[in-house]
Amino acid sequence: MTDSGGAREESSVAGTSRRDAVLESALGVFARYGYRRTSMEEVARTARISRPGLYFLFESKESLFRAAVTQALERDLAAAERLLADQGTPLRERVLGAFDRWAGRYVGPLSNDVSGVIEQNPDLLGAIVVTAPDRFEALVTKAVEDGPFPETATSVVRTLISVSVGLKHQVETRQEYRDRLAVAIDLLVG
Amino acid sequence: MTDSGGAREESSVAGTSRRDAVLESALGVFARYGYRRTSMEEVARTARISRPGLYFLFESKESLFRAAVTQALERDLAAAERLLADQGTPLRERVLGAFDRWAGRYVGPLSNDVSGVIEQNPDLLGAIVVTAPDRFEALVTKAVEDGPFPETATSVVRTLISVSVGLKHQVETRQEYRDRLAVAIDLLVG
DNA sequence: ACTATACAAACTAGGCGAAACTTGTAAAGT
DNA sequence: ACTTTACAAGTTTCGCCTAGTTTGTATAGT
Repeated sequence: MTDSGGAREESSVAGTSRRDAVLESALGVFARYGYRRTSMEEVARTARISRPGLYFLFESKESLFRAAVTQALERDLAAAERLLADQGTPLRERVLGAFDRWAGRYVGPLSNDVSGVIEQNPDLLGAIVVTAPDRFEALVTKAVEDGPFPETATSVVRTLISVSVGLKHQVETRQEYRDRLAVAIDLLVG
Repeated sequence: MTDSGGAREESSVAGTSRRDAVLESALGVFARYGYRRTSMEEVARTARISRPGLYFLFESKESLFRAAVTQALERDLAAAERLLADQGTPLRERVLGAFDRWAGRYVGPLSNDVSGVIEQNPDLLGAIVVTAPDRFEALVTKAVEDGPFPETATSVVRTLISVSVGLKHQVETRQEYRDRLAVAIDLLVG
């Protein structure tokens, strides 16, 4: 458990480090092939880095996976928060945008493998995967409470989340997901 | 394709034949162990019939499975229809009852295997599994159209079906499924 | 309208060793 | 702050085989 938690700063642009770039491409590979079937070799090749170099950045395959998932979750959560906060657009559209961003990535092809790893390592990677959906729910609920029916916000958002989960199993394309979720939002968010 | 389609009548009580009883217990076994891992031997034993006798009733394992699934679907559809037609109880409760009956069986442990067989034999067993959900949707939509907002009935029911699918993946118990679906129905069905 | 017994053909499971691949680390280099 | 090359230990995959199970049918019986 060394993984680097200390201060590391130099090279590249302000907020985005080399590390972050590797994390991003690694997530793409994990999402495409699943955790078990992606090798560090493949991740390294995709990130245009050597495999030992990858081990220099991340202690192990597991810690790399954990970091990649965590980063994606945090980023999508932040994006959802930003979309929801924009008072310029109507509530319905803000909520739709937040779900689209959140579910598009989090419930995507990645989720199968995330849940697979969770089942086998309940302790590892566990915290973020449980808390992130809760945080998303809280965010959306807060936004809906500023709408016309604050008292039903909790139920409405819970129901919308169920719709979102269901749609992921029913539809083929992201566009269809958006369209049908928009209908549900129109019905549920006054 | 012999399977018996002609006129067969005698023994046992009016509507329920020996065949039906075998079908019912066969469904239980299939639901418990999945299609591949249940043997005709096991089905025969559970139905208290000899294995050759089972082959006398059903041409093959596949046709038995198809018949069992079809029977269950038709029965649950009929039950949903009956529940929805009862003008004595409020619309909300009728809709909840219909979903509970429908999703409880159809989306239950059986569904994994049904979809598995569908994937491998798209033609066989295909028709009923596609049409039955459509028929269920039509049934509920018709009932909701008699409610206060007939013009949104189609969207409302589609959304409720998504909620139902989502809940199946979110909740652990049938009771929790009922409770949360009831909340959604209250929000969506005026 | 079945039961009991039996059988061929097909499929499935389990074992097992060899080959291939993967992880994680080391060492030397730039 | 990495790269290249190299390597041990572990895991996965593969091919092949054998043994066991399962399907579907037949035959004789009640």
